[in-house]
Parts: sequence; C-alpha cells; structure tokens
Amino acid sequence: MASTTGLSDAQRRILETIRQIPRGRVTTYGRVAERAGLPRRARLVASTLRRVDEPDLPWFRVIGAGGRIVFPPDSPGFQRQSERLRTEGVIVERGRIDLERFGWNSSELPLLDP
DNA sequence: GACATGACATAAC
DNA sequence: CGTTATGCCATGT
Repeated sequence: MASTTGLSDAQRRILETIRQIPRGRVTTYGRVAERAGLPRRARLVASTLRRVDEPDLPWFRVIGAGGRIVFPPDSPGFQRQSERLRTEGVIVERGRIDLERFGWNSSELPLLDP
C-alpha cells in the first residue's frame, strides 16, 4: 500500500503517532517524537514528513514548538496548513495556535466550545 | 565518504 | 520580540 517502503522503524512509529492525533487538535514535532519513543528527535519527524506523501496522513496537525506553523508565512504550505486546520475548527491567527486550547495532551479532555 | 541542508527544540543572552 | 549555540540525524549533493 501507500509507500511506507524504505522507511525506518522509527519513521514508521512517527507516522503511526501522527495518525493518532485527533481531529481538531494539534501537537508539535517534539511531542510526536516523544510519543513515538524518540525523545529529542523532532528533526526526524520533520524530515519524515518531508519525505512521505500519504493523502490520509494528518500532517497539518503537526506544528512547531510554542504553537507556530513552521512554514514561511507566505508559502503555499502555510496556506494549506492554516486552511486544513480551520476546516476542523482550530483557530489559526498569524500562524499561531493556542496549544492550551487545541494541543493534544495525552489524557484527553473533550474539546471545549469557545 | 565528506559536506550541506532542513516541515525542529531548547537554552542562554 | 531577536540572535547564537548546540543537539539531533536523515537526505541530498
């Protein structure tokens, strides 16, 4: 099936973790790495996402530390990510997202209605 | 194999 | 808010 071929175990674990991010929530590269059992390897999460093209992968739910979209503000990636997040109710402003509100914390509370 | 790059993170100043 | 340094390491040249 869709191209997990040539990926390391670590990379597969990363994708698996990303697939588990619930709709309407976001998390950071570093946190994905941690949850995948790869502390301090945020960069591997990034390079993996760059490499992999899986239509169903919720890549847009992965953002930078502090709640920032990491793409340059004028880039297509920035636009696409903002859009896809807004589509599922995440508030994105100037490329920033409130992690207190939309962050994926391991023990999950239901989404509060703002 | 050496060197550069990058969808990162954190700390320190 | 900004810059610099350091850790990290797969990928590309």
